[in-house]
Amino acid sequence: MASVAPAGAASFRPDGVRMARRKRLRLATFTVNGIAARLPHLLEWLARERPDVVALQELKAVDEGFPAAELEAAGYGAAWHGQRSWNGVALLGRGTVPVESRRGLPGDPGDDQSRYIEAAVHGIVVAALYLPNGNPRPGPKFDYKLRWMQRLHRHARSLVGLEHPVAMVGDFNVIPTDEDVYDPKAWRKDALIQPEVREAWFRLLDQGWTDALRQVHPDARIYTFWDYFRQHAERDRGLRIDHLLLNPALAPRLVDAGVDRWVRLREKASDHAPTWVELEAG
DNA sequence: ATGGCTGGCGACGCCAGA
Repeated sequence: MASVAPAGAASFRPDGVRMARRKRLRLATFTVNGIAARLPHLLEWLARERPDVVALQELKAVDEGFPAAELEAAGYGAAWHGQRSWNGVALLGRGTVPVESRRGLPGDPGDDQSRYIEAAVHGIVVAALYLPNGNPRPGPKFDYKLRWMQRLHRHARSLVGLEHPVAMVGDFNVIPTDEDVYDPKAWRKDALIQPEVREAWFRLLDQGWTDALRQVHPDARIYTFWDYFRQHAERDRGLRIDHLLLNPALAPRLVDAGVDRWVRLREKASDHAPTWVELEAG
């Protein structure tokens, strides 16, 4: 498997053959909270779960700091958009190099934060996005979050109706409902739960996007983030804020979805866990 | 009501995260 891969695109061929024979395709999003600090976890998770497409958020690294060689040795091609200290997004393809179609969310030429990248991977147009946190509220950061959601709404409208399969995935920093947080009262003042943020979320869904985790698990308590305080990960006191949205051309292929919580329970873990969907082959 | 923890930066404490 991964250990056979030397440098160069041709090295991807063995994994590509395996891909072609697999009936299903796994698409995952993982908000890593520092790609340099999290590389051992990322490589362990890739080897164990073998996702075919991966969106990464919160790289916290400049472009030159992205571990492209290590990921290629693990069997993954990549497209990435880094930034010093904060933000940063990437897309990985197992046995293939993502074909980048866009970096940066349109609608504000003055926005220099690396929060959006889009590429074709394994026959799907995938957007990896890192929506602004928005705290503290009120203030300029919350205003920036709302404007960013407006821009996302406009751009998503150009993607949702395509006949081609499209997925928008990543850290949305939105708690959609009170079923998506261990204690709504504890978060009532937070930017992630505000009514206008939730309204923007559901306006986005109303374009025709499927919230894959909720589609598969309508009533379950599902979390993708647990903060570092008070042993919240061990006690499963979390939030559902990492999401996978599928357009109507892709949603009928959805067969399963879940969260790899074991990654969050590792020592020195990110505060987010990988979240995934399983799709029938196109 | 508050602060608890973590990574990056760059030089020990501060910013930002959610």
